[in-house]
Amino acid sequence: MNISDVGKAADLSAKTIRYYEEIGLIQPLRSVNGYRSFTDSDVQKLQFLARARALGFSIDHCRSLLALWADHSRASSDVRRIAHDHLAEIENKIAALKSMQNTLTNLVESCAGDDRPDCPILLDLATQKKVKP
Amino acid sequence: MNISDVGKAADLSAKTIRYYEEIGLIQPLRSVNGYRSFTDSDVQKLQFLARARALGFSIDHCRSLLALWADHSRASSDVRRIAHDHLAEIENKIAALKSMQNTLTNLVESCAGDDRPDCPILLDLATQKKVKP
DNA sequence: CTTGACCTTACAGTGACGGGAACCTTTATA
DNA sequence: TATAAAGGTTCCCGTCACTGTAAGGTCAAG
Repeated sequence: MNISDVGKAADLSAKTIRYYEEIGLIQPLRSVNGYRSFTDSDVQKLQFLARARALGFSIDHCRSLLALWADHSRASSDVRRIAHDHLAEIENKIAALKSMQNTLTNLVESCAGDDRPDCPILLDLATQKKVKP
Repeated sequence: MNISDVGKAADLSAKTIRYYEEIGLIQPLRSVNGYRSFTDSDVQKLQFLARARALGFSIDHCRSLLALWADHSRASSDVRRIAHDHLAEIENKIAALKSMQNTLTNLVESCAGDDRPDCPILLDLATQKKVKP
C-alpha cells in the first residue's frame, strides 16, 4: 500500500504519516522505487495512532500506548494510568475554558454592540484587578 | 520603570514583555544605558494585554483590542464582535474536550488497572470504527 | 511522448513564548 | 576600592505536531 491509500484508511495526511515515520512511531519498508510500502500492521498502527490523537493524547503518550499495545505482557494499570492522567489534564483544560467562557459571556452580554464607543469589555480589560495569589 | 518591575505589575515575564515589543504591541523608550524604560501607559497596556491573554484572546485579537481601546471613536460592536467570536471558539473547544472526556471516562472506568494485560482502552484504540463522514 | 497524478527529500513556518549563552551596567558588600 | 551579585541587553535555538512549498523522481493512461 502506498502512502495516500494508507492516509485514507487511517484518516491521516501523507505529511503526518511521513512525520510519524521520521519520529520513529512506524517503520514502513521501501519498494525498489523508493516509495514507502505499508503493511497491514503499519496501517493498524496508524489507525491506532489516529484514534489516540483524536482523544487528545500527546505524541509521547501515543508512543507509550503503542508500546504497551505491542507488549502482550503489559499491566493494564500502566495503560490506565496514562489515560487517567490525560483525562485529568483534559478536565483541567475544560475548567480553564469554562472560566473564560463565564467571564466572556458576561462581558459580551453587557456590551451594547452598537455604534457608540462605550464598551464594558474594554473597560474590564483596562481595569480588572489582579486576584491575590 | 525597568522590565522586571513592569513584569511584576502586569504579571508577565520579562521574556514575554520583550516579545511583545518585538512584535510591536508596545514601544517602550530606552534609557541612556540601553535599558527599556516603561511609562505608566506602557504598564497599562501590558496589564490590558495580560488580561486579554488570560481570557484566551490570541495575540492578533489582542492587537485589535488594543487598537480599539486606544481609539475613542470606536464602535462597541467591533469589540463585541471580537469577544463574541472568541467566545464561540472557546465553546467549540469545550465541546471537543467534553467529547474526549466522555470517551476517556468510559474507557478509564472500564479498565481494571491491575497487573493483568487485558485492557479495554487498548482494545478500543485498536478496533474503534470510523464514524461515517 | 507527453501529461498528470503520484511519490520523494529538504527546508521554512506556525503561536507564543522559554532556555541559555555571551556580554554590559548597576548596586551591594567585604 | 575591588569584587560579586543582580539586574539588564541581544541573539539564536527549541517547543508541539504538524503544514506549506520547492525541486525533483516514478508511473499509468492516452
